[in-house]
Amino acid sequence: MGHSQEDKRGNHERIVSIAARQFRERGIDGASIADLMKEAGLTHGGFYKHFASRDELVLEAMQHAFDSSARQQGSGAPTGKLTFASLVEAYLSPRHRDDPGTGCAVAALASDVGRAGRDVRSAYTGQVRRSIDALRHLSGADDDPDGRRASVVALCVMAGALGLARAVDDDALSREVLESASQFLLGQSDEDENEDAPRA
Amino acid sequence: MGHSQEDKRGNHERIVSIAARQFRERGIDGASIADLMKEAGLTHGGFYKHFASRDELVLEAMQHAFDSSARQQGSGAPTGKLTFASLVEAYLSPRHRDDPGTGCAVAALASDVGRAGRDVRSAYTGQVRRSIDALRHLSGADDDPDGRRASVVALCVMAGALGLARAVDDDALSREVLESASQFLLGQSDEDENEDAPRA
DNA sequence: ATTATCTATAGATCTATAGATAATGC
DNA sequence: ATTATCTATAGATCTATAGATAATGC
Repeated sequence: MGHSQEDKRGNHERIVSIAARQFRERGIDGASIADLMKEAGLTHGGFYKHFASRDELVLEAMQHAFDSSARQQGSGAPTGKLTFASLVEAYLSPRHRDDPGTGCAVAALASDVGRAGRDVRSAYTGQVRRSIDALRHLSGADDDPDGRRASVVALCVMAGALGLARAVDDDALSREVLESASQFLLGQSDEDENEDAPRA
Repeated sequence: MGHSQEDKRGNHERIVSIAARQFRERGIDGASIADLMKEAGLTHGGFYKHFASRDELVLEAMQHAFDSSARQQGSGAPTGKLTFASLVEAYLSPRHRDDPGTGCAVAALASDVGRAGRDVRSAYTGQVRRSIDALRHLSGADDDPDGRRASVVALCVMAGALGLARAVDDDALSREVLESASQFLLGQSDEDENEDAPRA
């Protein structure tokens, strides 16, 4: 058991990081402090020396999730450059669908935030604004007068498709949702790039 | 305190109806049996003579919510005929946004269902299929080969926009989300029908 | 001496069950 | 006699706090 101030900073960061994942996976109310602390290798009693309340952790964890989304996108695609197409493809991939813990917090927490308190909703709203702006910029519609509206619609499609694909209990339907949304956003131009077996 | 079998049927139905509303408002885990029974005018102990388990209620309540959505749409718009446009306008209205308890359960429960058990996910999946079919039929795209995909996208836009509009803590942005989605789905043809004051 | 963490526990829920009570319905 | 509901409670969480323990850091 370490006790230095440096250890404390590390522990604090680890708790926030674990919370950011568990809130996305289990819902804001579904993750418990005891579980979080256990996974961080600590006991639940120590929690309140790191955070004044559970709500304070929720805010920090949400911010952490938003920041790491921005960082992921900042680092771009494997090749180094992030395009609208590469973002949409990654966002609407089965990989993202199956890993909500490290994925988009806007989609994962939408309905939880709708029932949450003032501060949480305010922080979430900021991220929605940033997401709309990022989509508009990426799609090269900064000058298009209809670009703003198209970006709002794109965010709705992306978050809606991800939510439905995660809820649905049939892999074929779930993939159809992801692919329909993807084809719509990419202008029907990506055909069957992700098929396991090329046809004919 | 009534004890007849007819009373029991009435109580059962009332519990399910209240649950259908509370699950949509508070989330599947957010509503408690004691609260439900209290609102039904009963004590919590009697719950298990109506349902074998909480999960059984969740299933019945979800089915009830799906049925009442279908009934609302079956009865159509005020004039009696339901069109794609009237459905979209009602769905993406501030009224629907502000009343999740009587609204679309597909949108309200998506993220809860993603974390739920087999039976709940299976029932939800059925309703997603029916919703896609209904949208395709209403939009008159039964014969259009791309109609299926368009209907899937429409459902994503509707559920996604509703979820984001409910989460966001700024009425202007929330309305922009609803209106952008609505204008997209209605082909930019509805201008400012819902404005409080006509311009100029 | 200070402080980061741990142990123990209070107080509030929540699901579920057992047994009592008071109606129904043969 | 049967049964729909109520009272009471067991057992499992969960948030939050108080006080003990064992390090750090002057």
